[in-house]
Amino acid sequence: MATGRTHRPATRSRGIPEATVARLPLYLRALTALSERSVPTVSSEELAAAAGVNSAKLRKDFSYLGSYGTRGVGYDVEYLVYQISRELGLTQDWPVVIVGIGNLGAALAGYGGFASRGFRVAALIDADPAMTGRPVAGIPVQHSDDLEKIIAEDGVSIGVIATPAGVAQQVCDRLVAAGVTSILNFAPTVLSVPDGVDVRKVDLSIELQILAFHEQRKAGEEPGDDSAAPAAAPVVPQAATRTTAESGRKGPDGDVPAVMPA
Amino acid sequence: MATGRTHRPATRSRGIPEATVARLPLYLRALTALSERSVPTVSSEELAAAAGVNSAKLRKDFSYLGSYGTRGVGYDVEYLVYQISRELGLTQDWPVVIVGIGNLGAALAGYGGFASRGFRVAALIDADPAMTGRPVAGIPVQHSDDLEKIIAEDGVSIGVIATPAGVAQQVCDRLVAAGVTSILNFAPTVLSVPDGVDVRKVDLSIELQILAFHEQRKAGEEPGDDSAAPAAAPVVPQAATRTTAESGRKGPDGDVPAVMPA
DNA sequence: CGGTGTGAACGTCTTCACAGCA
DNA sequence: TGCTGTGAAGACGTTCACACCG
Repeated sequence: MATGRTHRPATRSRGIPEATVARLPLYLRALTALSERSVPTVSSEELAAAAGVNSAKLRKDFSYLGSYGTRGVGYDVEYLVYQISRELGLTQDWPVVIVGIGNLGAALAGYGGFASRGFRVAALIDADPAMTGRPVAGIPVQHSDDLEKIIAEDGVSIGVIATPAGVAQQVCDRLVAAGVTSILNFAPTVLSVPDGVDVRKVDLSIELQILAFHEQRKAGEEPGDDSAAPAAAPVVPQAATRTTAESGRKGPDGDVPAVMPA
Repeated sequence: MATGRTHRPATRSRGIPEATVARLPLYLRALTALSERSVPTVSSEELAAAAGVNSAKLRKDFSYLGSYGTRGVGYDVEYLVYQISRELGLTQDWPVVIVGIGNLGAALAGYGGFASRGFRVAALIDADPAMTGRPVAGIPVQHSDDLEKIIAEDGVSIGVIATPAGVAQQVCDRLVAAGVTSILNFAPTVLSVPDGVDVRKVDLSIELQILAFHEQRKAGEEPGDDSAAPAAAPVVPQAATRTTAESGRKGPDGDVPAVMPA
């Protein structure tokens, strides 16, 4: 939610579906790997497999960007890398501030995936005076009193909140007041922001809870094994791997019907 | 993305929509807060605001669980907390293993949100012999050679991968072979798993890239300001706050995938 | 009345299937 | 011939609006 839209109600022309935008980074990662191996071109089928989606979806996604492929051949890796990077705005430098340098904040500060994608950690900010000046991942921590000044001087528009939940909203308010318009929130709280500000959240405990839901369901299934799928089914050891991303779409039948607990 | 499915193609009957499942943890968190303040009941409107969604969506979501509300009154907080916890499978204990105890793994090991939701860190595993035996967040790190034994002894079914991308797939294979059927992946790689195994991924760099996309778009908008929205628009200081939450999967206004680093 | 529960309208995303171009 | 690009169909998710009940 949030995030994502809130913008113009599906502006004319340039509208790329949010679901597509969310997958572009995935394609970019797969393409970058191919580029490093000096692979010149890829088919939608190959790239889709590498990114963990199905080819129809990938082609449809790319069609929103324009016609960057060659029929009968595939896509030019380098060219696509450039086009997607540009579309995502990664051809420019994005200074980012991380607020809350606890275990998580420190881990994020040292995360290598930042720099490699055009993001630069402009500053680490923490409210604890004892942290001030101490270097974390090679960057000296600054005190939160200077938050506004730091953001203004570096022209920061993206902020990462890794503080305890209790202070997340006030940190958010200060970031927004100082000019930040995009926030990545790791604190387990719902943040309120003015229109025009994007917030994306990452909640570890939520992800685990979703896994637990499905896990619980699996347990109840074992016994009620369905009729089909005789022992002939090849239970290859390491084989039958299915890329996780998309939905399985497996057997034609209806798959296990019910399950359910009562 | 990702993640999430691979399950049954939306089984009939008792199937709770994936989008709803992704929001249940959100409702649970809001309800828990109300519970701690001893609030007896809430209306869909109030709870929705606290969870960062709209009331119609919340009521629809709850309708999939059953009719737990009282018309003209609202929902009983304690009762709902219980029902949602049960639905998510949080009334039982879920032992979890974290593989890869670097900065991120250590941060996850010390993350408080786990224990408070029925998740117990059963073991920390790392391939570096120098880490073996060293306590992280009060739990001694064990060597990866013992991975299979650890999983079997504790009956672990949920694994968290926080290793470098290069070894994520092999760690994943070992976890699966040892009996793990749900994986939370923080490594920036697409994991292949057999049918029946769930994988959810959290990729920080992807989240930032999505923010950058929208951020870039904002910059280009200023000038070409569109017709509507005359200067009359009330630019309230701290007012017009729009709740952002939600995470879950995609959806219009919604959010898209999930999260973090990687 | 007030607020839940839900059928129906609506919008978005995914999948299909094939026309069309290199 | 092979693979892209895309209209159309279908699945899924959200929002509306109101019947219904406490």
